[in-house]
Amino acid sequence: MMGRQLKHALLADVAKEAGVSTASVSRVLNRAPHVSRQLQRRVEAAVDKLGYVPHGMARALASRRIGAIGVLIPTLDNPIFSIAINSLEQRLKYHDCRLLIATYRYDLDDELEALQTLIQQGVDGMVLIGHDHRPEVLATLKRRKLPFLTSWHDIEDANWPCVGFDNAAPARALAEHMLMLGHHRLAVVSAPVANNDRARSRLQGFLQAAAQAGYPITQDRVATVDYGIEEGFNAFDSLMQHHPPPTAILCGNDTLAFGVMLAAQRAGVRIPEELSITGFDDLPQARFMTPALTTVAVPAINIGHTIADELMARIESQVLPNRRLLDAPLIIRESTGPCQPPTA
Amino acid sequence: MMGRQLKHALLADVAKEAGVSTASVSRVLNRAPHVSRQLQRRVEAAVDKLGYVPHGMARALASRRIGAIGVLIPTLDNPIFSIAINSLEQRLKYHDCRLLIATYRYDLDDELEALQTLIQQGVDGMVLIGHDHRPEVLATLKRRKLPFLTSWHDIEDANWPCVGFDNAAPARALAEHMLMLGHHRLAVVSAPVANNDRARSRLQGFLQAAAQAGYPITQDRVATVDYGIEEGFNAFDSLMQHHPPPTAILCGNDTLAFGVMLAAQRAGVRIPEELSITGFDDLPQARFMTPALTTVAVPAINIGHTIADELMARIESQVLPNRRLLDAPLIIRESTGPCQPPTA
DNA sequence: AAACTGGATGTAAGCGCTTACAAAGCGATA
DNA sequence: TATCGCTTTGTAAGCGCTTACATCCAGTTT
Repeated sequence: MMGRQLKHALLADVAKEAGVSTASVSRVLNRAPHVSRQLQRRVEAAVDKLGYVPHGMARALASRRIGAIGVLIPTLDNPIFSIAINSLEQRLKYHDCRLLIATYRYDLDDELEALQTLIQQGVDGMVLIGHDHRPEVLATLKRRKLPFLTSWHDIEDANWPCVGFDNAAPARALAEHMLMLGHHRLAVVSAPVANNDRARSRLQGFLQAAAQAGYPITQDRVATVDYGIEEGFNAFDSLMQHHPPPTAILCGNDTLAFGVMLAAQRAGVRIPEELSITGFDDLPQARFMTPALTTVAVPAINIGHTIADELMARIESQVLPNRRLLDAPLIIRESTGPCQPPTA
Repeated sequence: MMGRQLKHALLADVAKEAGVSTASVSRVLNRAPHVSRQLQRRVEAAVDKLGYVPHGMARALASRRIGAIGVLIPTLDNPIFSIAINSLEQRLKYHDCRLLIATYRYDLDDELEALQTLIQQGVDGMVLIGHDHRPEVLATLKRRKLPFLTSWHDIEDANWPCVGFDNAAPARALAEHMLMLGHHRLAVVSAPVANNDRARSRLQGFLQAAAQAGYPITQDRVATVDYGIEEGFNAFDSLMQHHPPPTAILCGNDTLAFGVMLAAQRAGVRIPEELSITGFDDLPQARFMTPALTTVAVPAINIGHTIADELMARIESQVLPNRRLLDAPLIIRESTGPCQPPTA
């Protein structure tokens, strides 16, 4: 009767099986240079025979890299983030690297705490969203000399390397497009801007363009609501109560825009004849709405992909430009049209 | 001139600072029993003074638990999964546990590979979706004696402990509801059923109910398409080509239903007068569509929460029932109505 | 007073790898 | 042939914790 192999094979077992030293096994496993074909073959045979799987933690402790990066995301509820994460994860796999995700629901103190936790886990690098953070975040990152990258913004700041995109410019373009179509009574549905530079940039883009054109958007025409389709839905009502009502509503993101659009449909308001609506993100369904949503295509997939590559490069101490901007083009669709004041 | 503290404080430094042994420090840190108030205070003071942060990896290696569980998800693209993950992560935080996520895009070989990777990372437990897996998955889990949980299905199988819900019954109920409203020409848009027991159960629920009522759904009235709003959008066209066209379309999930619904709107087909549509998931926007979508409320948030609690309990070797079923109630809304054959 | 508790603390042996350094092998050079 | 320079392999010292076991020291018990 054979004794079953109760414990898993260790690196030392492989070494014994192959008749070589543990260092050699380790070298083969880590594709170190100066390894003879013969050694490699013997070790690989032993690994196969014993079904050896390296112990990630021990490897991490000894080599002081864990093979995983941490990501701090406001929330996974927002599909645009899930899409980026998905893309990031796919690409990291290619770099043989894992992902540790933590969310902080836009609470910067939570973010700091989550960062500590991830660092304690030993992540090799970090990805953060936006430019608004507690100062301790930067201090911690610097102290640990941890490679990191921020995203979703375009702020040039030597302290905060970034792979992002401009939020303000497309927002401005969106508003200008409305203005050009003859809309002079603009309203905005914005996400809360505290602790959220992206929302702030977008809002300012809207406000700036309108003011510049001589049709400033007054404070009472800006609805600030939390993220969610329901929130957008409700914002529609409060915004349309004004007399005269806005002829165009600029939304801080697609989900809010969906809410506004669905509320408009529910209220029997025709889009874009009576009301133009714009979003920001270009979620997959934006182009399938009736009417299709005019929005800004946030390059979520490209961001995930690029972050993976750039962060891995930084972890390997390569020097890269401090900032990398991706394109976030305007997507003009059917939810916006010429201003047609009601025949009255 | 003071020497700057270049390296981070280690547990040994804390011990020295507090004038106690490393074991005592470790005990205080891990809230072990038999620790005097005095010792605790001295150690905590030293920890604060040195700004000591434990090294997660070393701790993991020595104690052979990492403080993180792994989750294998088909894709994060699907909001219903993001919602569950989000909820899971929130609740795990409460248990002082982290999350490692890997996706496999419904490729079961990828799933197995991702599992190996997560195990190698040393996860303390695993969460899998569904009941369809490579046999090696179970073998690996068993061999490592790794606590795990499956979800999103309701299959009673001693090998696969599960926190899930019944897919077939609500699907059957949905179809029966259609039948009851007088619909006899049913069509289905289903996700691919290979390697996906959930999609299979839902499809069979639809088929079974229809057949039982004497109005079987023929093969050509079942469109099998990948996940995505665009896929649903396109499925509408192919399904409506039939003569006579279906009066109700049952969709395997909400996203497909949204696609179908938006395509119908685009085609000028009135819902539910000319066509009833059902979904499955109850995504946040389902109730805001016009018309609001009839669907099944998948308890994603509750699942995330419950999985966190049950898996932590299993990791602590508590004995729990093998299966835990959550409610997935029918949500009848406006997208379904009595069959009104065109006046012809 | 001796023997016996049991709680509080210390000692030191790992956990399973990586890697600096040492050593060995081997052809080329002088 | 002795020396040098390379590549290939081995030895063993950690990485920073946890924890089994030993020890010490009251407070009881007989």
